[in-house]
Amino acid sequence: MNKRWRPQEKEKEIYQFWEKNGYFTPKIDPEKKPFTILLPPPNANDPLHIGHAMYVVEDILCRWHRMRGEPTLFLPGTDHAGIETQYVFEKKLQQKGQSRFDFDRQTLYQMIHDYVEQCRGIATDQMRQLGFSLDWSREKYTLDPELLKIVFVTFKKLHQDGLVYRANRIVNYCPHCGTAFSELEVNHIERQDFLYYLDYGPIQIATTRPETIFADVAVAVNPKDDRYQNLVGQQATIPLVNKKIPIIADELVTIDFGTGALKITPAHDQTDFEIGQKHRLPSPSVISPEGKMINVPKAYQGLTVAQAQEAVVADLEKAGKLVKKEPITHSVGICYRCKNTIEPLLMPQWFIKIKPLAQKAIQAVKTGRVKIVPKRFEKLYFNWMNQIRDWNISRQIVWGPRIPAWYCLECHPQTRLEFIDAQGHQVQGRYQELKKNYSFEEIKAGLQTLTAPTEAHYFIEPPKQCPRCGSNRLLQETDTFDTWFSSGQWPFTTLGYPDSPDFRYFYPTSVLDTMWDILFFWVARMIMLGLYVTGEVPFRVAHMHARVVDEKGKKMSKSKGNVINPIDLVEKYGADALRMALIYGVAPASDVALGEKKVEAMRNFANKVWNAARFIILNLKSQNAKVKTTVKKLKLKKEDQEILKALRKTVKTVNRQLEKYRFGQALETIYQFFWHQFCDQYLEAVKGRREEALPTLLEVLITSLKLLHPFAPFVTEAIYQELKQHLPHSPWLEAPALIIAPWPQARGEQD
RNA sequence: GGCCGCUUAGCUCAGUUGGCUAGAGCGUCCGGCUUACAUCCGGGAGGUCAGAGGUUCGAGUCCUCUAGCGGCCACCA
Repeated sequence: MNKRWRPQEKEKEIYQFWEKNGYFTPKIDPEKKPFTILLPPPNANDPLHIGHAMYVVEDILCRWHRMRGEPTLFLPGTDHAGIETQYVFEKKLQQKGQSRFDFDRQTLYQMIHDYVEQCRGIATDQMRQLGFSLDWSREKYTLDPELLKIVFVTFKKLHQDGLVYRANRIVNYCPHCGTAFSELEVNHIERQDFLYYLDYGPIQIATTRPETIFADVAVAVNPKDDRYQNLVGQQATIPLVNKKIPIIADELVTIDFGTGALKITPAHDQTDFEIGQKHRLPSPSVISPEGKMINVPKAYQGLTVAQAQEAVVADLEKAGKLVKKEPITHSVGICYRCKNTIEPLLMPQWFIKIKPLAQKAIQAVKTGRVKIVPKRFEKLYFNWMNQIRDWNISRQIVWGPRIPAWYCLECHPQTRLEFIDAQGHQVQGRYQELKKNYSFEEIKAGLQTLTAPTEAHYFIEPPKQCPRCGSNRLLQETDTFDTWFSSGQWPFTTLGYPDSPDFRYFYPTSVLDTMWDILFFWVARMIMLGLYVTGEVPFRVAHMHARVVDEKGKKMSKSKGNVINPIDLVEKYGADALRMALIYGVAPASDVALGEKKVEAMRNFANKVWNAARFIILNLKSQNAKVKTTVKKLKLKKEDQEILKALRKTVKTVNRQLEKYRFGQALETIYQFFWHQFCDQYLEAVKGRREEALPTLLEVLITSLKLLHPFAPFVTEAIYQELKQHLPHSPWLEAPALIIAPWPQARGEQD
């Protein structure tokens, strides 16, 4: 044995030993209750970042349960990560001076596909390096055909149940990313802007968005506002264009904000849209999805929103309609991905009526069918679920499963199309015009996007020809599913819903572990969709692990330059060291301050364990001892009894802490016992009577190895195998490998 | 505006049915290359557990308030 534990030399070999022997692949045994964890799929195109190293929590749970004899499935997979991946890919295009608009969607999809395939193996190799006991024989990918099939079935079911609809709604549109988002993907920042007071004839309004005045359809005041009672029913005038619009009353208007009069712009503001609906007002748009002004006086046509604002304000001032402007700090939505301002736009999108699903998902947590650990996150969950809004599941990107809906172009000639023609030029327009110059086949081959009229009929199964008009000129929706729509079904798609043996045996899964930042994005959606599709919760426990921050407690980010690459740490200190550093002394769902010093300390602990084992093994050799008995049958000295008692106490404590998901304390317990009680005290005390103490030394060592194995699988397995060489038939070493050795149970020790 | 979390040794943090003479790692000081390990061993210094009040035989741990920090949610134009 080496004087030091050398992870670099042994870890890979040990991992292969486990994998080769099939220890990661559970045997379905109807007599036994399984333990199942699905790996939250990392993005297929990215190498792992330090946050992914927190998968160690799941690996600890799996290794622990596996050693308890439960058929344990830890299922790996990766996510196509729609917007994230396309965003990264578009940046690469940009570097080459290209953009997504240069390609038809098929070509673009293929390019992204190829790019992802190049990267796909990286993350999985890294997970091996970290020692995760994943069953690679079952590895999944969100774009696997058999998974997609289930996703589409879910969509059909939602459709049949009337829970899917396509409608013109205000959506959070990012002009830069070129897609709408759900409200979860919008971040809000405080921003300094101006509040402009404008003269609308008989009334003044205040707005931060003077560039949208051309889309105003009314001015609203609060019905309780005494100042304006007499004006309701009369007309206001939009300056610059002198358009008359009604003055209406609505209680959504805040009396003491601005002038108490709100211009109503239904196409560019959520509240305005609601008020507009209520009062049956029209909703003209003046901003295009590209963020340019449309349907406005010539002077502003084609300007960006920011340019238009400047121009409109200047013109208002000239016209004497700008009463005053004052600074205002307000919150603005920005794209979580590219940080550009989100533009609320009115456009047809696909939505899921989420309330019915949410109700059941709330009940599932209330009744404890799903437990959220730590419990305080349940409140967060309820808060969000109780005010949940319909889920926009359509994204105007190509990288993802296309929504399975087909439109007949002949029935809906107003359908807007963008495509690359045979000469490679981008063409856009309505089908009724385009069909004069282009064949359907040419359009279909070069298709980029399609926007059918809001009320267009669609077919969920692609018909060969339109049942209404007989045409075969049908095109599939070009919107793709929100990534979370497919990953929200991860628990049952990966297991092969509805009738695979895996699904029947391993579903519902035991624990879902993740960070709290995707509680709404992912955890809640999985509970809703899991219950909706399978009628059963997707997991019994949702455990929130800690967030990794730097050694000063600051969030890691590329811009701060404080990111740590987990693989660098593994290569330098060993996987066990990193794993323990992420766990040791960390409170549930708090922050882990990870610095190299901590990893080093844990590396030292792994080495300590190695050396304690080495000491015992050297004694085994030098004494040429035949240690065949167990401690039970021996006469023990007081110090032996004490260390064994302390060992039993440790076993008991560790078990209790693991059951309560207190991994940080469990590891600390083992660490303190092993290093300071066992090594510093007992082992030193016993140096005068080594042979006599051997049974006790072995008992404590091997039990400790078992306790420590989930946390530090490599060094413990390495030692276990060393021991087996020297004690081939020992009753202590009952298993061929530590990974499947029986877990130590507490035996009624009271203290 | 609502909700949540944090404030414990120089630094980063543990401390969950209230019983601790308050712990760890790192750092620091003193002394040790003792044949398991210097990635080590032995010893030491270092805390009015943010502040105030309350409950209790007993509070870092429960309650109230205050201050500072961080986060999440929210349609105030």
